[in-house]
Amino acid sequence: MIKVYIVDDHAVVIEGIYSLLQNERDIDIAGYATNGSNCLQYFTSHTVDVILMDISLPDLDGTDLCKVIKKKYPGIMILALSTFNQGTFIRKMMENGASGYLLKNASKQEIINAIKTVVKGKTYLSFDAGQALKSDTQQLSATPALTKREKEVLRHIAEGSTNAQISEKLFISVDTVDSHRKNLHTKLNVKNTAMLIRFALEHKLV
Amino acid sequence: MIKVYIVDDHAVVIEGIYSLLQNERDIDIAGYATNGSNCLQYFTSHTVDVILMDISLPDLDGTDLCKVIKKKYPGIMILALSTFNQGTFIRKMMENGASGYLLKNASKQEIINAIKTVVKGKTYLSFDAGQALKSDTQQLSATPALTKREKEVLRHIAEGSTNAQISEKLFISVDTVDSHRKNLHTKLNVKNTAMLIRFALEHKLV
DNA sequence: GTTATTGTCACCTAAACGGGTGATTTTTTT
DNA sequence: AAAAAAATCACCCGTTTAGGTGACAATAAC
Repeated sequence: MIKVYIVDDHAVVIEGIYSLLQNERDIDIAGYATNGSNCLQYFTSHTVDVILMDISLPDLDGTDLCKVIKKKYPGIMILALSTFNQGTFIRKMMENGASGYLLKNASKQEIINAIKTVVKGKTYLSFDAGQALKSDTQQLSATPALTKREKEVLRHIAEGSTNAQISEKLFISVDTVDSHRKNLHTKLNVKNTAMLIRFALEHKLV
Repeated sequence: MIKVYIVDDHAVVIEGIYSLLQNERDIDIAGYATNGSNCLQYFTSHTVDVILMDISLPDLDGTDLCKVIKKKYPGIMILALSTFNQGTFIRKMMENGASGYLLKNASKQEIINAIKTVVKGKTYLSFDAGQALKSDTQQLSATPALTKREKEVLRHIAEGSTNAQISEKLFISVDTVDSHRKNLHTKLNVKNTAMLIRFALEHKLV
């Protein structure tokens, strides 16, 4: 008997999963939460085998919740659940310890398969999610990897800070900020701030 | 007896609505489709009172489907259904003839209320959706109307052109381009190109 | 037909950015 | 431990943008 817990803020999704899984003899839905804190609350006194977790929650990010849960209760397997077929989120969930990823348009059989797969300690990625991951990786490889500092500077630029302001915030020289900025230009193949910000926003770098 | 039809590509959502509404004595779920063409196919030989329609469908946009259905079958009331609490989508659905808008985190009672409201020909907007509409309107009115020329200049800036390049393309003086640019800054309350482009992209002005 | 808006242009000054080169230290990888 | 990558700083020079003020013609709104 696999105990499953659901974290999702959409009533219909919870109902849907209940309905889909209620006739499954070897799966038992232990409960659900519609936000992160209720979920954490629940696990102070209970445990389950698998959590189906939405990435977008009202109080905190699913990726963060995932990290917390896996740190406290490494034995619980987490299956991310989302309508967003976005490589970035998938990767982040996986980095934070999720065992797999299901899209909400998954069929009943796919959901059951996924649960049974991750409970064994294996990884389950739905086909679409796998695709998203792949295409996203290609996208990223087309986007030369930016360093931590470069991304940080980029974020500040996007906020409208000037090099001088950024240098104050990061406790580094204006010339250094300027260096990072110029490296961003070179790496992303842009010529000015307008193109830089546009690229950053369109590629969700900020 | 209100006949309801569901269009959503997420199995769990369909299941969830079924589950939530199956005990309602005056509501009958006539069927469902997981994409737009199946939906259109269905209505060539059937009819219902209300359609619960997702805005994001695999084959065509929910807003478009809404428009088509309302044109062919004006008597069918459409309730938009979405996870996105976005004013833009709501407005578009309403413009295309939807009778209301429900977020997927709506409670059972709210869904029932909504169905019973729109079947009477009234409009139902969930609280959150109403908020989104309102805040979005405020946002739009907070965005001072840009003139034709200003938008044109803005588009060129977003493409990475400098004032000089824009002046050549528009056959006007650099100073004029600069004027427009400064007016954009004033109107949109930004201080530099980074903020300008970010604002423009986030408000879909380009 | 008068008023308001839009589009046009000019000039001034200062601040910010863009492009290049080169160098040192710290951190990470191998 | 050696090599590679990342982060730091500096200086030069020209271009571009930002901010301000003022002015005039063409259009649109009243």
